[in-house]
Amino acid sequence: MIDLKVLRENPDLIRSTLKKRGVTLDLDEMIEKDKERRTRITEVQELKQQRNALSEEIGQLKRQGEEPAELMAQARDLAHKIKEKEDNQREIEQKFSELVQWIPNIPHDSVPVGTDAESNKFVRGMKTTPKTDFEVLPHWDICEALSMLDLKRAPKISGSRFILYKGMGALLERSLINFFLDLHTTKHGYTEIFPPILNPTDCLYGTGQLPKLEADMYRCRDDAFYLAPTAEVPLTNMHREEILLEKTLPIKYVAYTPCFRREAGSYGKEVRGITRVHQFNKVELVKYATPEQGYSEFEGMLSDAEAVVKMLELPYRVMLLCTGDMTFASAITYDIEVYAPGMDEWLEVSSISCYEQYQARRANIRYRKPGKGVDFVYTMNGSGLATPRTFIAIVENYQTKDGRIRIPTVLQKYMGTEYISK
RNA sequence: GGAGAGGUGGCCGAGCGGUCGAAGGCACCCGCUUGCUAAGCGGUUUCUCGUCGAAAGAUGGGACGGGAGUUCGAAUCUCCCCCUCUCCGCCA
Repeated sequence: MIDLKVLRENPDLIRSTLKKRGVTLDLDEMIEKDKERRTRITEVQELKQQRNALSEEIGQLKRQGEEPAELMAQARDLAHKIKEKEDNQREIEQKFSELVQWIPNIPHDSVPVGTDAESNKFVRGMKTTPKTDFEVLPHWDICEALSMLDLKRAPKISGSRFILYKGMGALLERSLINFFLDLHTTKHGYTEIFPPILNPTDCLYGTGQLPKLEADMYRCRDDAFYLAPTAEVPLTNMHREEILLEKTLPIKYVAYTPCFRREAGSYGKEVRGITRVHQFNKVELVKYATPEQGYSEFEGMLSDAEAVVKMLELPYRVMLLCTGDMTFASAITYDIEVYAPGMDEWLEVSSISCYEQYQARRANIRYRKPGKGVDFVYTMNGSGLATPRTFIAIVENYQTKDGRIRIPTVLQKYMGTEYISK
């Protein structure tokens, strides 16, 4: 949720935001609705003020033993009028808030303007793709050969775009999750959370998946739950409707969860292998911070995620996403991409976003500044990391000429071996 | 799933139709005092939405789990829902 003051006082800022993001919304309608809404509020308030004065008077007379029938009749009339006006006002309020939910966050000044990934900006890391001295197999081939994935049987259970890990593949997956969690809890100071991942509508509005991404999520038929598309949802909603103490900030959480995405509209893209799937594992980082702490904590989160690819010794680069490639609620997003030589592609393994106060406004997450009132917190999150593509990168980068896979040093203690072979 | 108890400010906790935005405590902030790692005393401080104002602030509405209702008037009464606790049942 944007700050409504901006809508009133500086609508051009929002207009330029919409333009930068390539979003079309009827802003004038919203501004109009907002005005109407405030007029109605004032009307209702005036009536209530009258009623309160009358009630007060009646109360006093009654205490003196009188029975002010006429005043009471007057008050009754007022009460009817109030009810009518109030119903109407609530309706307008409702419509307005539905409209306003569609306004995306205002991008940070450093975010490049553009319509798609072409305009993303290289920040650091590897500039060119590394060369290998032999033909590297794409992950689907090497993993079949080493019985790490069962690409034939996954569809039998759940359909296309589901992963069935097997044997050393399953162990590698589990090892990655454990390595990520251990690193962030012991080295980076995050508190581990293992949250529920069936989340109600309110939570998805809170983090900004709804209303926009409705079609991209799985929904339960008999209960009002969505399957969380990311642990960001439970982790960020943990403190919804709370006023936190300033001294408790920043709060840093890490959680492993499976993530569920319908990937509606992506048919035909990236069909081969396990780059784009309906269910995947991810270790997610979430922070709550004060606005002052905000951007340094955000940079810290980026380096926490970056530490993972560094330790895995994968070729990677950090990209700053342009306005058109960023999600709706984000003010700024970095992607970490790793290179997969078998596919000859850069794969996004982490997306680190700062929402400033956008999510906090929606989920009503505030903090108290001692002696200086309350304000919304900054929220941010980042993958640290998502497994399928990390898995791909390992399998493709660590292939040996003789068809084995060497295990990255940091994973060896989790895997109990140095190589995966037939 | 059944029975009972309960959900009040940042936290704990009183209140059970009008004088209650809510005693008291903790915490916070501001003073003062004392001066063996810190304590004592006094004071302040709920949140939210309108309106006016550059702001400080002024003024009004609302909020006691959520929603509906009764009433001139609801934290207090009624109904529905949610959640927590205790007991029983069922069950991975």
